[in-house]
Amino acid sequence: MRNPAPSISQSPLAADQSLFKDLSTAELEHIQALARTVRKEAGQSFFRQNQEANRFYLLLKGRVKLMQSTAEGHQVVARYAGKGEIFGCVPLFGGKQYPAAALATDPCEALSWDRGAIFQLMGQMPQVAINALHMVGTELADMRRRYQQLATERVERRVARAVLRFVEQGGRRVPEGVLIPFALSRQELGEFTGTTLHTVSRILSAWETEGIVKTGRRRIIIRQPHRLVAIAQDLAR
Amino acid sequence: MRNPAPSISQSPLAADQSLFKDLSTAELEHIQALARTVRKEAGQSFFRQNQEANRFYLLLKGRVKLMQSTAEGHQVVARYAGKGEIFGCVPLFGGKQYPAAALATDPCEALSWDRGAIFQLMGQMPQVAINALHMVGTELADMRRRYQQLATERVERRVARAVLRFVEQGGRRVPEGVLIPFALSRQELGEFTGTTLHTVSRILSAWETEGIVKTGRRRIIIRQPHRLVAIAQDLAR
DNA sequence: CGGCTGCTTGATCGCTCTCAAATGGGGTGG
DNA sequence: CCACCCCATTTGAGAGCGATCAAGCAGCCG
Repeated sequence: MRNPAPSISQSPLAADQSLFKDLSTAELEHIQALARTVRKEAGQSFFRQNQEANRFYLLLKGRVKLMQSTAEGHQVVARYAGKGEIFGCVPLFGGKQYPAAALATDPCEALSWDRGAIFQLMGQMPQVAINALHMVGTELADMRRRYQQLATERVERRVARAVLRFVEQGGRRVPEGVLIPFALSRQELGEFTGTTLHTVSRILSAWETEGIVKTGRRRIIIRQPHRLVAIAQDLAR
Repeated sequence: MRNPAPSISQSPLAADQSLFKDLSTAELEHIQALARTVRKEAGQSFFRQNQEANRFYLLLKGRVKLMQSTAEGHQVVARYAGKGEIFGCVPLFGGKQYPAAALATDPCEALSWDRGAIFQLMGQMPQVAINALHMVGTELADMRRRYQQLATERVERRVARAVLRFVEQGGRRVPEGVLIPFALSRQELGEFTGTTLHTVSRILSAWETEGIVKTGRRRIIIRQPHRLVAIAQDLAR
């Protein structure tokens, strides 16, 4: 991937179907000109929780974990962002600090704009603001659903839902079943579903003895997806 | 409140400090012209869950409960909206159906626009889209915080937080302390905090015997707010 | 005054957290 | 290539929070 993209047709923005879709080539060029490219290795952070929020990001490659910590030290994964998704944009409008830390879980590449550029872009191209509204709205709907599930469902069901979600976000067919193609520890799965790594471990062990999954160190292969779906719908057991 | 507002200065929009702030009088007139006024009595609904989403609302008066139901019949309060807040706007961008029902808990008055009007307004006045982004973003941040609290905190603490939130949203000083000025049943408090009415009832009873609150039928008066704050911060007990 | 709706309270059960310790895989440095 | 160490994971034991089930009580409205 070229760093100073020589022409817009080779620009990562040309293929973007999220924040900058439905824009003209000229507009994309303008947007591109204001952007800065950022790369992070796995484990590095784009920003930390409570840090002054003055940039936002569009992820081109990799995977980012948005993580909130409580004063007591509990960690919760607010969201995993993938290619084409934006993050860090909420606090730019009113908020002052990032409400979560953004950690690269894989090698990542992102485009980034500062606060001034955002307002300029959205002021000139309302479609950008509307696209952003769509993305933030989708995220809000998702968060509400997760809240509801956390409030009303058992852990096993929530973990099943989470695993299926990760499968949909990029499960890869392998001989033994479907592999989740990124490192995912019990700890992280617990932080995402609102439980502890111990409980996740017990659940995965149980599924493994039933032949539903096959697990390794930070690795999960789903052998019988239909049974996971049944658990997610509370039909099993 | 006049029904066919004769001049913009008397229009409810003139005082709006949320979605339509920082707009000119001419712009407000245009917006007003596209609006429809909607009134609901307590208990009536603006829309139901899963209903086709084609309008969104700006609440001028009253209070609206956004409620999600699961297939199993569990109810969760996604949010309470007050004066100046918008609701029903998220599914207009991509979603098809309302993810929650909007129920008036008091007599309500709202302005409403249809999908076409929204896109027209936001296309012509980017500031509207930016304001909407701010509001949806704030709601998202709030939802994340609630998710985190639900995942990591005990019920009593969450209930204390919820009561304090309602106090901030319009607590009224009365001789005995601070009154929450709208009907709020144990059931609703449970649906908001992710627990059952039974547990809420036990908690309020315990607080009452300690002299922290005084409760009645769908009514709560806080006598010692500082002790509630202590519980919310997990300092008590 | 009767009935409805919301609230209280008891008893019990079980899911899930917590604390504790052992096990194992994988990468690294010698 | 091997040994070691670190980190992820497993597993056990126990406690307890809060849900569930089950009555009974009390405002409030018609």
